[in-house]
This record gives sequence, structure tokens and C-alpha cells, in this order.
Amino acid sequence: MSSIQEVIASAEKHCVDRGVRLPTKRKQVLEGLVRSESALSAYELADYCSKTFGKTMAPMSVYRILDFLEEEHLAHKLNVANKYVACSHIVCDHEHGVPQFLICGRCHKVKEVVIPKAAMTAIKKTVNEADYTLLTPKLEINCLCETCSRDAATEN
Amino acid sequence: MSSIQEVIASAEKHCVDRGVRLPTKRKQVLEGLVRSESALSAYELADYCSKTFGKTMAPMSVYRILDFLEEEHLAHKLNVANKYVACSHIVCDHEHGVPQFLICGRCHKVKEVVIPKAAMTAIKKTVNEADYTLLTPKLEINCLCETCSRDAATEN
DNA sequence: CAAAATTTGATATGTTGTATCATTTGAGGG
DNA sequence: CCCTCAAATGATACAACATATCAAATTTTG
Repeated sequence: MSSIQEVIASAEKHCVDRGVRLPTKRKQVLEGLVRSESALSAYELADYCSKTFGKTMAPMSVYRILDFLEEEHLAHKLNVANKYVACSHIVCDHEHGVPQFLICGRCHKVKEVVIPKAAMTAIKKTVNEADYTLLTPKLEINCLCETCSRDAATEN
Repeated sequence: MSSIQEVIASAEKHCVDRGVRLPTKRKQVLEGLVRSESALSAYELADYCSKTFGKTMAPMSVYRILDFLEEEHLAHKLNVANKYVACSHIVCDHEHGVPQFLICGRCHKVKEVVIPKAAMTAIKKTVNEADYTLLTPKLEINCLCETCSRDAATEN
């Protein structure tokens, strides 16, 4: 596991290489995402940054910054929950496969996994046969994390 | 392809069998979904029903009715777009595989497909190995339909 | 027909996201 | 070093999506 600082440093390098900026605010939002175990909404991130860094950060700014982070592949939007997570591969050099997200429907804890290549190929084939073009092979999979699925079992 | 009336009739039978009600309003919302080629939001459905059936239908009611239709597996919610579609298998008797949705990111046209069993099995295995429990193996896949992907190509 | 349960209406409010224009910040050239 | 220009952020307004709650109407059942 890499430290927060390492992740931020990698992100900074990435931005220099690409010729884009990573000023304070953007770094703060990214740090908020990296520190969080679960996915956060733009408004949650705005609150977090306001509290943590002393100066109020408007949700507007957060949205813009999240758009930027997504473009730079430093963060992902999870449509299922209207929340965002940091890309878990910021520190990687090598090209990695497209991430798939396991999203706990209860606590929004997110785990990023890679599903077998063969499965992705099969999905791509199905899509093409239906005359559709895959935009991103990013899947969002609804499930329960270990803790929550235990809790759910005992409630009934 | 089955006619609207056939689909509604199947839905009615389904509800009688399950001992639940399908009064006018619910039928109207379902009809709106069935008639639409693309996914609709609750508010779009409210407008549609208000215009088509002469009496204003509140978004509130639509949300409640959509919840009901989802419980009865007569409709699906697409989280990616915050929209809803009728289940394309209302008229089927047999148990069918879980549907996967190809959602055009531009016009929201939706195609319901079934991906190979082997691919789903691989996904399920990956999820379990990550100590997560699959809630629904329903995938929402971001793509472009034939028309829109052609349009997008000519724009650049 | 009356009582009970289900469905719908109506109002209010909360959450998520976009549009727009003003202001500030930061990089690069003179 | 400061000026200029582009990029980033602030601020305000508003649109879309969603839920909570209680009252009224409708349907089922006895």
C-alpha cells in the first residue's frame, strides 16, 4: 500500500507530464478521495475539504475538479451511487486493465477489481453484435461488502 | 414482437397470480414505459401520462408506481442515467437470465441483451473472491447506439 | 353498506447537477 | 519584476431527481 503523499506525488508527476495543472484545490479534492475508504458525493467532498482545509470549498468547484480528475484518469464516477472514487492505479506506471467496481449497496465501500479478460471479451462481443459501440468497458456491480452482508443476514 | 395490449395483459395476469393490484395509474405508467423506445425519467413519465391520459399525474405517484413495478420485475431502473425502462420479458413465462442493458450515452436508447453465461460466472467468481456478495448481476454498460456513434464520428 | 387496507393527491423539502458571469490565480514574455 | 493572458475558482441562480409526510380517495372484504 502506498502512502497518501506517494499517491499525490504520482498524480503531480502525471500532470506535469501531460502539461496540465494540479493546484491546491485540485490536490485537496484528490486527497479527500484518496483518504476515503468509500465513495463520496461531490457535496460530501465539498464538506470534507471545507472542514479539513479551513476554507469553504463550493460544490461547484468540486464538480469542476472532479470532471478534471476524471479526464486525467485520476478519479472515477460511479453512476450507480452518484459518487466518486480515486483511481486506485494512480501510482502505476504500466497500462492497466479497465477497473471494475464492486459497490456495497449499504455503506458504499468500494473495491476495485479486474475481471478476467475472457469475460470482458465476451461482453464486448455481445455489445458489438447488438450494433452498439462500447464507450467504456467500466462495469459497476451492485453488491454487499462482507460486513454489510453479515449484518443484513442477522436482521431478518 | 408483441403488441402493447399483449404486454399489458401479461402484466395483469402476472399481478393477479401474485395477488397484487394493477389499477389504472399503474397500468398507465407501465404503458408509457412499454411504448417508449428509450429510457424515461420519472418526471418525463409524469408529463407523458398527464398529456396522454388527460389527468395530471404527479411525479410523486410515478416514483411510487415505479417502485412497485420494479418489485414486480415489470420495470428496471437504470442508475447510470437515472431513468427507467419496461422489462422486455414481461410476456415470457419461462425464467430468463438477468438482463444486461446497453445504454446509449447520447439518446438514451436502450437495448436489453443477455451476455454469455460463462462471462457472468467469471464475474460472480471475481466478486466472491473479493469477499463481496452479488446483489443483482445486472450490469449497465455505457455505449453508443449505431446512429449516435455514426453521428459522433462525423462531428469530429 | 361499512370498516380496513391499499392507492393516490398534495405539499414541502432535500439532494444532485448545470449554467453563467465575475473574480482571482498563476505561467510566460517583455 | 511586473504586465498580460489564459486557466482556475468564487458566487449566484436555477433545473432535475428524489424522498418524507399526512390527507383524501378508492378498492377490497366482511
